[in-house]
Amino acid sequence: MTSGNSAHSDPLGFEAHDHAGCIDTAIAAAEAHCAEHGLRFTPVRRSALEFLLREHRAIGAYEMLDLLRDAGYGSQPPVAYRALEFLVANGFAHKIERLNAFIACAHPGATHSPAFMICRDCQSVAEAHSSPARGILGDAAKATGFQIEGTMIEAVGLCPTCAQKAAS
Amino acid sequence: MTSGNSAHSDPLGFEAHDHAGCIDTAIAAAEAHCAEHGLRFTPVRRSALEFLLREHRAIGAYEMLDLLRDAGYGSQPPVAYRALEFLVANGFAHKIERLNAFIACAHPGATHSPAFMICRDCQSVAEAHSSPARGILGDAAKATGFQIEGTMIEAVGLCPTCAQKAAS
DNA sequence: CCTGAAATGTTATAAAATCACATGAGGCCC
DNA sequence: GGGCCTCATGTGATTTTATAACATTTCAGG
Ligand SMILES: [Zn+2]
Ligand SMILES: [Zn+2]
Ligand SMILES: [Zn+2]
Ligand SMILES: [Zn+2]
Repeated sequence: MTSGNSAHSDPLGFEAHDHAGCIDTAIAAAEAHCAEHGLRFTPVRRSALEFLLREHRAIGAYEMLDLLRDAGYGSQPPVAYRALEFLVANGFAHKIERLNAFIACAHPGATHSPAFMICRDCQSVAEAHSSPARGILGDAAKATGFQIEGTMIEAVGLCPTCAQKAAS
Repeated sequence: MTSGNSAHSDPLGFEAHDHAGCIDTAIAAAEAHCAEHGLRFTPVRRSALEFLLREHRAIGAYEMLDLLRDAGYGSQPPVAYRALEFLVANGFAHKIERLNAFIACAHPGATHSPAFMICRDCQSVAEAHSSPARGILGDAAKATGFQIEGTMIEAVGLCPTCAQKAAS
């Protein structure tokens, strides 16, 4: 899309991590959350979350649709959009507005308003924690009387790997 | 789009302001900036900015296209997208990712990375100032080695007017 | 004037998201 | 278990948003 896409291997926090374990952990967390809140963690929804976790990068709705179709589910856009909507609504995944894409939550369990760092070169995305009503937005909201219900904070730039590549 | 759209009259900062004067001021500022930097502030671009300033709210690309076509310019999408691209690139306008729409900059002149508060009820948008590398993002970037090139910070919620309406 | 770079206009197409409606699977009461 | 209601799924069609590709025009600089 941009230029040199060479998708390196650790998009989560731009650093190595226990990728094998984090899938099981996240799925288990989602399962528990759904059981506790009377939500239906159906096969499509589970599969969608598994794909997000396995890929470990931002996935477009239509790319997800391909994956779901290949897995034997429906083949029309709403299939993907509905599964993703469920995952986002329950905090299992996030939408990256800048990319029109979705990514599994890197900090499952905790209620949080995430902040993302998006590499414009390799498209990797890192998720940082954020406080909903802090920083510039909290101040501005307080000053004007705006009631914040949700925030989206995204930074575009170069991840450590790509920055190093660019410098050389 | 959502539900009760009653677009109140002061979307800028959720408060009254000298709307008549701010158009001329902003246009003049843009004109000066372009003259100084050797940019061509062409009729379409000027018209597009005037529309954004006059409407004083987030405008979709296709809505802008309608306005431009009615004003005698081209009638195809690239006409609007190119004008808006120019305005955004030079800081005269911003794109609200959450709305897929554009809005005139409320703080022309100053180089800044804006933060927006978007009312989910009346769609009004307020622009607050922000420092590129401060707050949660700056910390996270420093910790991971991410080089921030641009940020987008948007909050969705209720503006003071709509919050009051909802409370009653 | 000549010329090259930037801007405009148009056709066509791609990408992203939603609408509308039929069918199917579960939970619940009896 | 059978009836019933709700939510989830599947599909076709459409809308909305955005870009590609290319011909033509405009304009500053020489
Ligand atoms: Zn998260
Ligand atoms: Zn990178
Ligand atoms: Zn601004
Ligand atoms: Zn409002």
